[in-house]
Amino acid sequence: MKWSNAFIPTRKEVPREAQSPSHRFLLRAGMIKPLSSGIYTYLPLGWKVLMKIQNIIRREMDRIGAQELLMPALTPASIWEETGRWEEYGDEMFRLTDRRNSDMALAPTHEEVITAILRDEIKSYRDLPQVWYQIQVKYRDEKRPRGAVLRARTFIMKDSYSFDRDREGLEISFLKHAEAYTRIFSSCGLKTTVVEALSGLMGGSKSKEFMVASDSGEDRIVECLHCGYASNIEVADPLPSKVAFKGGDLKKVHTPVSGSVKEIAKFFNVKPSQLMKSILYIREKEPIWIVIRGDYDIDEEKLQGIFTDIRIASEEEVCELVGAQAGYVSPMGSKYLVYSDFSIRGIVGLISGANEDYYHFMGIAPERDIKIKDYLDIREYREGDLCPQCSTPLEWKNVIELGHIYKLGTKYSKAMGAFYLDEDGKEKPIVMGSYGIGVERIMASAIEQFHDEKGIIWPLQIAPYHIIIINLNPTNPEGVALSEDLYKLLNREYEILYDDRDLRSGYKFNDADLIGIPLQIIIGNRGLKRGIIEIKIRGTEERMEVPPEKIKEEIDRLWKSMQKIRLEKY
RNA sequence: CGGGGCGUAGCGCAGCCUGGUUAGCGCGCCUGGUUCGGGACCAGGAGGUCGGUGGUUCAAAUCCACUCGCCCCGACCA
Repeated sequence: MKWSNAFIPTRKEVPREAQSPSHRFLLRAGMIKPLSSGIYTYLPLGWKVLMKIQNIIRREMDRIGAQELLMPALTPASIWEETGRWEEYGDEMFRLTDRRNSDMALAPTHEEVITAILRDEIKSYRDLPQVWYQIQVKYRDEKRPRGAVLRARTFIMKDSYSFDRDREGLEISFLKHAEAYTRIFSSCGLKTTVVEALSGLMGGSKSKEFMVASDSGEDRIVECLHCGYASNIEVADPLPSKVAFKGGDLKKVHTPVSGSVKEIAKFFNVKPSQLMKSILYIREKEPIWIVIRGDYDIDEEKLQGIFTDIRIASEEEVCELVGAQAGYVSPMGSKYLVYSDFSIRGIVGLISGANEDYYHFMGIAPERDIKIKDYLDIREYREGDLCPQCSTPLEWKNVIELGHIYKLGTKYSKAMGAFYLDEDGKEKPIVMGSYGIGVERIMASAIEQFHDEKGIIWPLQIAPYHIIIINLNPTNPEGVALSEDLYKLLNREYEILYDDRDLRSGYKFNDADLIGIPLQIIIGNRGLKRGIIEIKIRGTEERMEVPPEKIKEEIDRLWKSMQKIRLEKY
């Protein structure tokens, strides 16, 4: 493609709201154009990348025997009513009515549609297993679209669905997908981590997510570098960090400072973890104590989940019920029920309020000194927490969710009547799995992982073009002839963008760096005088000078070695 | 849904607080010329319902009310 004929509207500036690298560069490189909140057009350069990603997906899905089809995006309410998701999906579903006033929805996902096909067509165990997939635009009225294509209201999803006779079959389909996904993401040049995840609205049992590390990611995961445990923080169950203090007798100490954890720890010259935070809550009008280690905070959501009707006691209530200000109280000698977070279990030598203003106890051994009704997991997880499998400190990462695979089981087949007859003549529900990939998220993640201050550095496999030929002097006949020849020669084997525009060199260099084509061939008067052409590798910024007749050879060599480096990397 | 911010030329922004001629600047665009290896320079030019509606006023981009849209943070969701 000659750039002079191409539509690649690059920009020097973008709105200051565009924060993340992928958001900024997608706009600046002329790859996407916003139409409305969370709704984007993919311009030619962006679409080329997305097509390449889709083709990698197709190749790997086909490899596991999946069959591509295409379902409608516009769907009748009736199928959603069958599974109850017409209600469940709430405001996130785009809804409309047709001219006969029938309720319709733009599909946010396709379990219902595919199950409607399944129940009519698959009647025998002989027809199973099956895997069907599509690459299609999904519609979700997100509360808050963000990061350009990272969370959009219309987006391209590869969704596949597996149908099996039983759980064992599902297990195989699930594993096949997991393998295909790993290959897809690594083929796109991305390193992913597979984590345990929440299945939420999809239903079904365990699900796994494929995550790529990025500061712009909306999810957080924890990962154990020792045993390989990895989980979305939403379903993780890390252990509190370990502490040990010297035990001893209970001692009341005058503490003439404010009762905050920070101040008290400073006063005793100990770490916050040696304190026991004692907080009075009102549960169904009854006061109860919640205790937690001083370096942790209580996760109010977890608390709500356990006790339902619970709120923190006001300052006045604490004074009235305990007889001291909030910073100087504890369950020591108190008649109210005490619940403790696991972070307190088994430790001694703690400090907490003495239930008298400006006094604290030290040397508290909760199991000796307090009647604890129950231990609960109510702490807010934090960095430093330990692996639940091997007690190694966990790594915390921000990530982008690229793929999510679910074992649906029989939720949809039972609700919508998708049954088959088994060998024994018995009617059984088809066991389903559902598997999604966010296509644009792969593109955005690649930019997040591979860019510098100048622009994008595309992984070879999804780069919109392989090589950009930059002719710096479109007015010099010698340079033009050479550029045209090279373009024709290389275009047979490579995808070439030929920058033949009559612009200043700086402009063209910056554009080339911005759009991130892996190899740059630079033809200019300076080189021509010396009989050489320059090749620059985008990313490493490595440059080499090659005589024109050796260019093809050198490009072939470079391309092969760059492919190899990519393979070795992941 | 809560909090914050923004809407002025294709893009990025100033002007608004303290109302007052033809509403500015940079980039981009068009014409001519000089330049030509990291986003040039000179000269000329085109391009604006100041998001919308209503109000206050002799006078509104500027003040007030309502409204629409967009962005960021959080909550929510996956």
